Amino acid sequence: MPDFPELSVAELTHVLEDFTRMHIRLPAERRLSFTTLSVLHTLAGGGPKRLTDLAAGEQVTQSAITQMVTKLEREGLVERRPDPSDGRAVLVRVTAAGAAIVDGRRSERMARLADLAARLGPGERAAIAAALPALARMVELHEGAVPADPPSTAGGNDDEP
Amino acid sequence: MPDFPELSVAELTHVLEDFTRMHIRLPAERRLSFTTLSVLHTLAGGGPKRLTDLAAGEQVTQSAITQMVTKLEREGLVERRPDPSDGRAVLVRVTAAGAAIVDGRRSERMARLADLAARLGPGERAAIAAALPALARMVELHEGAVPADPPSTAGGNDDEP
DNA sequence: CAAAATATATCAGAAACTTAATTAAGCAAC
DNA sequence: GTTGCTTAATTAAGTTTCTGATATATTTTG
Repeated sequence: MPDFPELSVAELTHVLEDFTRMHIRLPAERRLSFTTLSVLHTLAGGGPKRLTDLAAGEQVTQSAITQMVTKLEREGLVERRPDPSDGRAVLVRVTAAGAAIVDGRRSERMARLADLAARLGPGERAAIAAALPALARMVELHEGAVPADPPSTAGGNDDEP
Repeated sequence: MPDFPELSVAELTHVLEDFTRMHIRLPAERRLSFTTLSVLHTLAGGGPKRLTDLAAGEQVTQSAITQMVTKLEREGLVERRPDPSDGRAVLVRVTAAGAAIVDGRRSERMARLADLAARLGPGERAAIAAALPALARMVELHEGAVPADPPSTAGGNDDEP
């Protein structure tokens, strides 16, 4: 089983799973399905995307994405635009209203985490802060991006989603 | 905006959101829906639970849970048992086959995380390891302060593995 | 330029979820 | 002990969301 002298991967996995469950079950304010929220989040965070890319990312069929986007467009949460570089393709982007929903959910998560962090000691908070750059780099590695520099400063993208 | 001298809650939220998305969209080995997998995970991690508790946790209706459990029972992944402390209630528990599915998914997550961790420096891995206890404590704090409606019975099982 | 591949759309049917109504068991007070 | 209120689960019917198969338009390839 995979482990390192410094780090128990099993423990890391377990903690992350717990946070995952904690993050998923929050408000279902508007009547939006889980997949729908995930698409909005993807678009808000990564900019306009093609339907096929969304389908691959969400692991549903392209047909499901077409129908979902049609519905979201009717509700004013996303827009369809022709892709200038490919006449067959369509680019989907979030509207301000769609982004507001994503931001609202993030605010609730932040408020929750802040509440929990407030009940930790300063040393515990510092330990978490010290791990953030490394955790962020794991995410980057997963997405295929190449950050080049190891830790460096954690600052940078604070409006990314 | 919630923040601490030692820790940026915004950054923590962002990193955890990314891991959440990374964890959710994994294998779809057997034809099980996301909610179904989440229920299996809950049962495997927290022991037998009532249908109402499952419904509250997954944020779906009680009716949806009844139907899902019926289907899972037919497939041999969970079992229904009468609750000895309450004649109205039913306790649902995972079978070995159900637990195997959860374990399989966890193994895949661990393998993924191990692969990513292997590409970090030792210092980065150590930083993550140092933060695990504090992160685990946040999860515990969250689970301690959950429900608005207190449980009816004194003998309920509410412990964490 | 024809043939193959790609990107989206459409439609019928299956799956998952919701609302509403039903049955059964506990709880409280008289 | 029985009357009435509440809670737990099921059932039934209807709605939303997804899949599978097929169609159409636009690259890309040979």
